[in-house]
Amino acid sequence: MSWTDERIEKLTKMWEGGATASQIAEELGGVSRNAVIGKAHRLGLKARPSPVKANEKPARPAAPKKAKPAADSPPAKAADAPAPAPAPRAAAPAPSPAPARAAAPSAPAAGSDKPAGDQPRIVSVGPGGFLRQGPGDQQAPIPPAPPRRLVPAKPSPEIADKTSLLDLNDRICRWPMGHPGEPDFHFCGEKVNPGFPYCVDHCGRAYQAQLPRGARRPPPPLPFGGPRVR
DNA sequence: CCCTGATTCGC
DNA sequence: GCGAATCAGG
Repeated sequence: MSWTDERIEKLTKMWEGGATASQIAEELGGVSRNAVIGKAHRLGLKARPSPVKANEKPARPAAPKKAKPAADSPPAKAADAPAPAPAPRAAAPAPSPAPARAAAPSAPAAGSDKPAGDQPRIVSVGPGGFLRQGPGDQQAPIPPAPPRRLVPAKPSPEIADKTSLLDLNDRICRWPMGHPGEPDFHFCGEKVNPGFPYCVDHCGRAYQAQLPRGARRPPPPLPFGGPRVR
């Protein structure tokens, strides 16, 4: 495989998103973990917590790795450089004043409680899942938020309390968020609209109400945000 | 052992 | 530029 712009973009995104090289390689397909790492470095976007880079050692004699063909430098043993003492490394070890973990880690993205406030007052859920609203609550049935990829809150690439496949049951919304196989893929997890596999909100997406002729919504958002080639 | 990223080096 | 081989830490 070759590194097309798309693949590079994906690599970059996932890498910066915190996905491991293995995950990226698997997602991209046709490349090895090493290829991903190599490419990432060539792209100049390394810098990521490496398990093997805990501390920086002053001396790094680890050089004689592949000493096979090249007739290495001759025995420079004799009168040679006296090997000066380890040069003064990082002067300031930077005591790092306790980075203090992120203040609010858990972002209760799913406001499951009563949104009684700004949202339109939902009178009931009609057949087909469309929402019935009070006469004065006229509003677009579908909020301007298609089931696009859900970006992990902010810091953690992994979603703390995401609803995984294993967490699915009859009572929680199965609406997929993100793309399968990607680190942030999960399910809505809201309580379902009784009688439907999705929550009230997503029923509104899954079951498009047949609007009165005339005003028809053009884009029918599908789960998974559209077809995906793999 | 498994995993991880980093690095080297022949191609 | 690419990536397998290798290294090295968890």
